[in-house]
Amino acid sequence: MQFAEFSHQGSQTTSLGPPTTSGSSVSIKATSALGRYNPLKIEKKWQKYWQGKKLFQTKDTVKGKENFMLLTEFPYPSGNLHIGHWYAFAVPDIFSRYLRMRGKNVLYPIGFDAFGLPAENAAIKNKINPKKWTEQNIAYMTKQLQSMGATFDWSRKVSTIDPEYYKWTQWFFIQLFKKGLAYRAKTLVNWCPKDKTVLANEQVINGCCDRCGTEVVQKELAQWMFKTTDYADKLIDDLEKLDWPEVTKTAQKNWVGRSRGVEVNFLIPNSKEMIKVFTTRADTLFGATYLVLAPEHSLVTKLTTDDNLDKVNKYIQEARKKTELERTHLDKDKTGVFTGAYVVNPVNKEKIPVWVADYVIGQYGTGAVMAVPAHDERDFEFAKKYNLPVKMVICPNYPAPKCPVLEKAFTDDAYLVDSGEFTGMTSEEGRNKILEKLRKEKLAESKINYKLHDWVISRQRYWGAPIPMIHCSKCARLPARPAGGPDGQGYQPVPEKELPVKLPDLEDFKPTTDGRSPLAKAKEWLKTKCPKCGKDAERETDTMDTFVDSSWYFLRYVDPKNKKSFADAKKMKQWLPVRTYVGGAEHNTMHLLYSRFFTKALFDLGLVDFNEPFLVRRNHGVILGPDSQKMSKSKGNVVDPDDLVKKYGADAVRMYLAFMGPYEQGGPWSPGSINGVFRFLNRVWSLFEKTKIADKDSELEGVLNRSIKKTGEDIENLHFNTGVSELMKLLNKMEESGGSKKDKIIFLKLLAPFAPHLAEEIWFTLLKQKKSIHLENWPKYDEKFLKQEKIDLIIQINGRVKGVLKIARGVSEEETKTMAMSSEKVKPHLLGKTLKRVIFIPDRLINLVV
RNA sequence: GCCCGGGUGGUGGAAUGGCAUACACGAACGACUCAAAAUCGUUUGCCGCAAGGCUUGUGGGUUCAAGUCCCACCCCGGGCACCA
Repeated sequence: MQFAEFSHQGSQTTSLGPPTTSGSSVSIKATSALGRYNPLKIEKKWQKYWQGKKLFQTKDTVKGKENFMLLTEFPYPSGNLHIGHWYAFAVPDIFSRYLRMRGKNVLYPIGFDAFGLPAENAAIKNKINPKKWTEQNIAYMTKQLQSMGATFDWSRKVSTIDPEYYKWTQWFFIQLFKKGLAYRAKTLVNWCPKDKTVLANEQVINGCCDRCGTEVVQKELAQWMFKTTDYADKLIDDLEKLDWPEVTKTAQKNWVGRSRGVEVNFLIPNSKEMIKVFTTRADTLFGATYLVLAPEHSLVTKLTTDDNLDKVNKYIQEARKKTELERTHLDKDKTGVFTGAYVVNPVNKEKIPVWVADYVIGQYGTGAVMAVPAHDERDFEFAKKYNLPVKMVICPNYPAPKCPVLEKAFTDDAYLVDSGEFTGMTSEEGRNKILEKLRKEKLAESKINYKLHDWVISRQRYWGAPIPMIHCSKCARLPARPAGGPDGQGYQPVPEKELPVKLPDLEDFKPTTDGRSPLAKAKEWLKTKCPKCGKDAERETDTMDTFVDSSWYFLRYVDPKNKKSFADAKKMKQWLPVRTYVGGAEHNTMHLLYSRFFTKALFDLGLVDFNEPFLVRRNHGVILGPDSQKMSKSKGNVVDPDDLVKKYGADAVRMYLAFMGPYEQGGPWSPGSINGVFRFLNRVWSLFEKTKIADKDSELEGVLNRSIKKTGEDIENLHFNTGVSELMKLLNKMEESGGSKKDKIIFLKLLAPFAPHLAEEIWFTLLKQKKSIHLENWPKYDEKFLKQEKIDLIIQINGRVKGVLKIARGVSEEETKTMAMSSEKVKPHLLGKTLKRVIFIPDRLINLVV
């Protein structure tokens, strides 16, 4: 390869400061091949060039190259890119470019998650149609995204509002419906009174709407749901094979909330009925002194004695009025009422009273619990308040039990006491034996419970993919099939050849007050024929939760224009599952759980051949405002990336974001600190521009080889901050020594993923290259040179540092010891002492113990 | 309450059990300039004139050697939470 000689001109009047917008008086004289570093000019130029050459359009296969999909969470088209988008997309782009240089066929896709409430609310506020509003935003944000200079493959862009996209969202719904995995049922659901729609459990944060913060209320409504609970076990167990952050895994485990225990039957005297309770502590059964029903429990009214009926009814009504927030978060002070009824404790046949209290959750387990005040904090509190007996049956010491008077519940496992034939057993043993005995009497069965609920996907809002179902009132009158069955309650799927069910254009798309979706206002659209009986029928008017759209978008990137299928099977095999997925931790229990469920369901339907969508997951942090607060317009602490790009250029912005701290951590934006990176880029520029270099031998081989290794490893581990600092160190060294031509070329290649435009400019303009630096291979390092570096070997006396030896690697212990002991700094410390021990760590230190 | 992270200079942060404070930011001083900006150079953990001593949230421990490992505690961030 031939390189142009580096030119150098003596006097420079060029300012390397940020180009000011206020028409500075500095005279600029371009005096070299490069001229002044003007990021704006060169960045636009190279972005155009890359686009024109289709440099980042990814082929399905390239001979000899391994496919690698690097996925980031596609953005919601809110209208403007904020600095967080740059963090989410521009920083992983460093990894994308690095992977290319390492010979991978990289797909770094982009798209828009464009349906959803915020768009609709913004459209209402701005009195504009959501479609128009969203499309404008997509167009604008596309331009902004392109200014990053990222390696997105725009030819594979996906948008969830494209009918060709949501056709498949609907198609998937129908496949799930046919399998019984999508069903309609009347249950207690979360209702946001402000957004006037139902929300999934995952979208309720501390009892409030995830979108608008309004307190959520419980309503009993018929809704479409996905049977996520069918996959509860797999959603936990399969986490094991994934390389995901521990936080995400535990969040998902907690969310699914698997708990193994026993379901115990408490018989009602003189009745065929019984009350089932779930417990994980069957060992405490002898200590059950009362039983509690949730207010929603079906047996409450039946059991309540006449003289208690008024009181109980009043209590239930009060409980109903409470919001989820009040009941589960604020109202920890427990209340309840006695029903007048008794049940029989199966282990000792004792009659215990039945209470109703809203600290018991109707939706979990059986909606009833046995109360063991001595060994459960909640029961203890309740028993104290209502003067119910506390009976201690687990004791920390046995034999010779000296059970203390309880001031609070004793909840640990220990030894059973006062428990009949089970007395003296450990908790573990007691649980097993008691279950064994009760099982024989058909009074108990082992049972696993989950906190996970089925995913409510119906939304009573306009801006979403219509649920592709048809309701026929005639067919509904036919004998009902079991709930959740394929065509229960008179609903038929839209015939697949009629997909997509297009979202109708509506003048008035605002949410209604009666809880029905605004789609009901599209009178013509609503009318259709029943696919089963052919009579007049109506379309379903609910739309799907946007999280359905985003549960499968990564599949579409593989084959975005396919009209016959959501994606071609062969192409899926080439690209999926996703190798690395980078995104925000806020999706731990939403998007990531939904996508996993969706993938597992598609796997069971035989539509994909993998049951986990994302092999490696990495979370990134959040960029806060300079005041360490979450950025928001109202706080006035928003950092605008466009302004920064104008001032410093895209290279500086992306590189600073990479440098500012550990990527998984994020942190506050520090307005001044970007100067450091900007200065660094200017110094790189100067190094190439100003210094004249003979093609001399490198003096930097040790440092250089270490940098190749370290920078590469740092990028692979997403430790971008230390990667940048390594390049800064290398530049410092090169400025000292000048560096050979070869060194500089290597340096430029290491820099290329971080500052792609600047690297490209120098590569073409100064080094007169004809092909993009981004098509180059990542430099190789040579272990041999790593060993050549001189090292500082530390001399310690009794573990305290006393001196340093500057020596080559690989010096023997004997030699080092001799050198150390004869060192002027060390000698005085050894006077009159005997050497007891020598600890020698090769190439690191020698510690003389005296 | 339970489960994860984390606590290191004025600031962001670095450190396979082996020189704590790399790399930056900021600051001070100097050079260039009539001047300023930019740039370049020097200094910059704390105490001390110095020799030297002290220092990774606190207190113990293991080790020749601890920011790193163990025990107890304090504080901050996040997740779950009346889930029986």
